Amino acid sequence: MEEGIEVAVSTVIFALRHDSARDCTSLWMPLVRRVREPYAGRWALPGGPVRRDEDLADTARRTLVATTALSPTYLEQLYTFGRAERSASGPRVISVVYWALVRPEEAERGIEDENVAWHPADRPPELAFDHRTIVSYALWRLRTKMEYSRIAQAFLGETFTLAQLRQVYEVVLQRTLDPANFRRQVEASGDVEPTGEYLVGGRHRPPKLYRHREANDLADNGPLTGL
Amino acid sequence: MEEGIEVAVSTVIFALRHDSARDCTSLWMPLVRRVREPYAGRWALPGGPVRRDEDLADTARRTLVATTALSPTYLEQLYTFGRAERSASGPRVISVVYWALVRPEEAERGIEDENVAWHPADRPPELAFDHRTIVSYALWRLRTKMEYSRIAQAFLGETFTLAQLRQVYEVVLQRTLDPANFRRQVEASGDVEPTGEYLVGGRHRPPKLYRHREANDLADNGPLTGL
DNA sequence: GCAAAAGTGTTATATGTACACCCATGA
DNA sequence: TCATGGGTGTACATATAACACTTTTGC
Repeated sequence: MEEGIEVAVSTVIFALRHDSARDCTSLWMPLVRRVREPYAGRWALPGGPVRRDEDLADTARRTLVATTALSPTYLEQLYTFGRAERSASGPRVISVVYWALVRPEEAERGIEDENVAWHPADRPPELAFDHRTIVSYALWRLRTKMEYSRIAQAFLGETFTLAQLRQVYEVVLQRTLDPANFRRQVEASGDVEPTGEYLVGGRHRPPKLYRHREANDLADNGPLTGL
Repeated sequence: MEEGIEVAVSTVIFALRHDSARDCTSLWMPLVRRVREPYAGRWALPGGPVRRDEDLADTARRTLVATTALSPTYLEQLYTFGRAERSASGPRVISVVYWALVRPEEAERGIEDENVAWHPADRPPELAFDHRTIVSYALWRLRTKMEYSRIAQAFLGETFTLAQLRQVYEVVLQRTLDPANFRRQVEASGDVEPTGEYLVGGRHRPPKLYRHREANDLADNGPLTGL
């Protein structure tokens, strides 16, 4: 009865990447260049229409892999944008937006060409549709959620040092943290456990390696755990 | 291209109501009885399909008024449910779910008949579709958000006493709060200001009346404020 | 040995919690 | 005057933040 409404899924993907030009690590996200009108040539969030028999999160994962060849360590629904006058022309599109976190190794492997490229999350180029608002909301959610959950670990690999984990917080929250207090907080939280190994090859005293506690999830989504 | 997908909006509406049978105040929500298959006769969340030229939040407000005659003091998007095998039969439906808070006076005025009735939020009857999951998630979000925002005020009228505000917290969070500490916390937060008036007619010492601070919103939704 | 990061200890401050106590009103 | 909720004061526990200090490595 309500023909002319399309449902699509877009995903804001975050990764920590080293900016060799400025010699600092910061938040980046992959964008794809639109090849069709409206907004042809503009950068946009990766995504695509929902298939008839596909769960929304699966659409997010599929389009994410199809456009960027990335596989996320964390994926969560962000918000559904559906303003009536949202797209300048064409049929009305309702966008269910997800946000995802990927590890640095993944971020290196990902496709990158004329039509897929990484951009700074806090200073994106001109974007199609209302994607600029979406990106800043995703960034806000990432920063907010970082304070009370363990999602920072999704940016890291199997094992990591506390300095690496701390750097994730520092880069995302854009402020320095006291190493001593950070250590105590993390150790007291029980979110990580020492592997017994040490990271060798560094320039200084070898730090302990830690791993994620398998027991608990990266974030508490209440009755929606697993959805 | 993706025909056969319908978009609908449902809303979980919460209000504090006095249960005269048990002589206590608790959380209630209005439900509507389904007249059509699937799940004909079952209780369900109020809602309806999205119109072509209508924003999602407007659909929520419109269907909310149409079915229950209630006007909410707080309305926020909750989550979008779109599992492929979600409805037992018929076309695939993607539900954008909102949650709303209404004042007690509103809750008294609302429609109530054979097909629209209030139910306890924590012990709902058998519900249609996956509405049971949706309700428990909405309840979880309400309780979580209550801890770090001012939404409790959305349950109350223009002016209120601190005891009334405290009761909102106690009923929703299901635990008692120390009146002395509660007073200090609320006063320090700057979320409310005294009107200078006192509530007379009570059985005991007349308490001060307070009102909401107009300046700030009931909740901080970051870059999405106003959407 | 020196520089630098890893890791430990100590203290000040802020915040949360428990509870004793006085105040003002209706009955 | 008594019961009851309104409202204030205070002590204690815990969390946060700041920073001095020791340890262990590469060079």
